[in-house]
Amino acid sequence: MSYMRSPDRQRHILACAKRVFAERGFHAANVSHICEAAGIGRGTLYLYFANKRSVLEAILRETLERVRTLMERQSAQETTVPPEKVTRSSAIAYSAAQLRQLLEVVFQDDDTLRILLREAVGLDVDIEKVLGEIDDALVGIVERSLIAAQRAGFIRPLDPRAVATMVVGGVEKLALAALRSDAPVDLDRLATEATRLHAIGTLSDRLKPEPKKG
Amino acid sequence: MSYMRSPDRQRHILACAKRVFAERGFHAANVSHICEAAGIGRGTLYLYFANKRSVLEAILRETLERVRTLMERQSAQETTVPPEKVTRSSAIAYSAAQLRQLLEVVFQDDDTLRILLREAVGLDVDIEKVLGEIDDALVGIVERSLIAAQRAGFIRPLDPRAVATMVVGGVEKLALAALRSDAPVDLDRLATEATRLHAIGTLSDRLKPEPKKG
Amino acid sequence: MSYMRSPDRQRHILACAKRVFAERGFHAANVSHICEAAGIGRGTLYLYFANKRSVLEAILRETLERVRTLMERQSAQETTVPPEKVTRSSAIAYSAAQLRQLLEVVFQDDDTLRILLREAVGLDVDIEKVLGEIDDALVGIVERSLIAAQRAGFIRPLDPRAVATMVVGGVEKLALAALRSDAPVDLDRLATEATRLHAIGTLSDRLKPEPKKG
Amino acid sequence: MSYMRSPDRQRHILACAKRVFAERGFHAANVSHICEAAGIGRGTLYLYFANKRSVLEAILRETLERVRTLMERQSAQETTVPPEKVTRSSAIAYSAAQLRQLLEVVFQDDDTLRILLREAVGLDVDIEKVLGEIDDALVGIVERSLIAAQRAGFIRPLDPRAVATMVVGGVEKLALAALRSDAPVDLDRLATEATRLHAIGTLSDRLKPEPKKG
DNA sequence: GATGAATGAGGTTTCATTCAT
DNA sequence: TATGAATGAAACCTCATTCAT
Repeated sequence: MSYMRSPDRQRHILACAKRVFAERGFHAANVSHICEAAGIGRGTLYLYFANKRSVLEAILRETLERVRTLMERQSAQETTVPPEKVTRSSAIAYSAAQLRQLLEVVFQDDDTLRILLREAVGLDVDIEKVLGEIDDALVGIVERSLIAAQRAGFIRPLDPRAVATMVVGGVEKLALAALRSDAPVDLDRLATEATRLHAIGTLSDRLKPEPKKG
Repeated sequence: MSYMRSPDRQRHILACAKRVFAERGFHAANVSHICEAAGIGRGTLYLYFANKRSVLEAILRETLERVRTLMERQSAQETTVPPEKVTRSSAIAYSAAQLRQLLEVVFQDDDTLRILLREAVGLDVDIEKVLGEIDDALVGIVERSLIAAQRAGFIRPLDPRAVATMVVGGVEKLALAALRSDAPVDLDRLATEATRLHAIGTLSDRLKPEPKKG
Repeated sequence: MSYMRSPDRQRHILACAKRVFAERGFHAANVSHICEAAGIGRGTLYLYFANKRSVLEAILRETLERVRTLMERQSAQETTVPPEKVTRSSAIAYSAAQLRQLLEVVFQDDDTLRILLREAVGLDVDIEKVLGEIDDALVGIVERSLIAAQRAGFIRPLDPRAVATMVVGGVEKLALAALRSDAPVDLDRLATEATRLHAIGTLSDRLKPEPKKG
Repeated sequence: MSYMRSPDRQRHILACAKRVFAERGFHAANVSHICEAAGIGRGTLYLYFANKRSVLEAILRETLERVRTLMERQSAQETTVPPEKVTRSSAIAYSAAQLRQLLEVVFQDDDTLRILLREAVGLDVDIEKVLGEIDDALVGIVERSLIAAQRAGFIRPLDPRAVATMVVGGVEKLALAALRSDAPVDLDRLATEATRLHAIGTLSDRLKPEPKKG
């Protein structure tokens, strides 16, 4: 194998490892598998990573980085339009667009998705910690968005952390379901579907009006 | 696996294995750990289970069984009250109660929860299949309920499968978050929070009314 | 789990390992080699020993045990015969017999000898510590004997520790030399040779008498 | 090994390697450690030495060279003074001086000492052979000296090879003991102590005179 | 000449599973 | 039926050595 500059090669290994982990799962995947995929000798991997597990950790931290970057980018945005001037559907559209952005960043590809939601789960404490950080970041983005929207009067009073967690969980589950059926994940549909549900809920208008209190 | 020789002992092993798997994770847990916990010799386990993996599978199938039982029990229930006679809050209360029942069955205890959402994830194809079946059953329960409610006019038109998936996912994520923080999971609060969100959504009443079409 | 399961098997493994270590050297010897020699599976060795190194340590500790036992047995012996009644040659004979006993215990067989003086040297701190303890014990035996003889007036004033160390070292070197030439070690000759040297030294009687002081 | 390209650099590497081997032992010492200590790249070492082992061998051969040089220098000396004109103490003093010279050459420094007596022992056949040659040379020096002294009538009849071996072994053991206790080795004391023992032995004058034969 | 990135053979150890008792 | 000693496949990782730059 010809020489490659360090960061390039590291990225190359990471990319191959991601594919291998996604395809075979973390445990079924040998270091040999990864190295074969990357076209390098088995020892070479250990020049770039401390061990097999830390390869996975690097993959996860890469994702975490992406999420955190998005977080900072989105944190700036805050609206000042009064809610009375915004319709439900335009609010939903805006919100869906934001969610889509998030999904794009996290689930950049099916491999990341599969690793994040399947192969990296339940491995060990350190990995679990990174997963937790990713989750925190994801939930954090949604949470901040909810808090801002709440402050601006767009959404009703609620526990933003809990709601954000549910939103993220719901979306992930949809993604997982898609993964399971081997269908490609349609991020657009995912974002819209989820936003509609979480925005206006499921109840029909035909329900009896709430009786006045007092 | 031919016969079950002594169902009691098998159940005992299963219970101990559940605890061990939940505490240490599937891979970190040795067969020895399980057998020690169950107070049996290492060879004895293989009189009751084909191998380590099938112990986990049995645990999962037990849960699957419980969910399916609930499914059948809930499938009978169908309301005939017209939506005009039911307020949002009572609908939510009813719905929350149903969800609570579901949560109770699945997350009977923290150990099951942890295994279902963490330790059993990403292990191998067969395990993944059982997890899929459990998910299907869970989502199915919510889905049926949604379909019934839709048919009765309680909820607006929507994709019941997708919404059910998101509901389940959202709830699971909340549970996972609780798990992560080592807080005991409060099923009541979980059910109410989730139902409120998924019933009426997040948007405020103050939003501008939708302009009439045409 | 700290108790020994089958002391017989452990002894068997130890004996085989001793042969293997002596024949191939510690590093050249695989765990596989040992297990093959012992007729056991590779995993079995790990039921009896924590790792390869601790097999060697056990061999050394066995020898240490033997030396310490001899030490206690010999410590009892103390003569009360006045030196004026004992000739040099009978003192030497007695002393040689004692040394022979020592040699017998330590260099029970060529394998032990080779391991002690060659294969176990310079391996790691822990091994080195056991070797040190064996040395201490060996030197200790000779030292005590010297002290007793000194007290009884058989030997001239000297540093018993230093002399004991040299005696042991001299004997070991002779043994090593024999080992190197693949000749079987003749313990009797070794003991006599060494005792004579260390008892009466090398100088001839023909030397000029020491001039009287004063 | 073909040429030496730059003898200075080679000597530098050798000196560093000696330190590293002495400090960490042959196996614990990486090629990297040596190269770091020498301030060269890992590949460079292989321009000067065939492999790691041959670095050690070179260190040993250097010592062997020193011993052989001494050997030749001392071989010339032969006395013609009749023993009747020399007292025991002056003979001992002379002998001790000679031994001191030997010790100085071999145990030039603690590092050499440690390598010779510890780190290089039991490594492999080739190394063992060099060690054997060094030993032969050392013993040879003492042996020749003994033979000469015997011929001149200074010492009693004895097996010069065996005695020489014991002398060397005894001295080495003392050195090793000093090494083990981290005390600096006092070559003067070592030489005197050893010579006294090996010259006049341990027995007291008070012993009963040997009965006349016949 | 000098470098250090790349290599891969090889050894130790774990642990699920088997099977003689 | 119950056991736990024995097994050996399998996987990780190290590190001396090579070789492209």
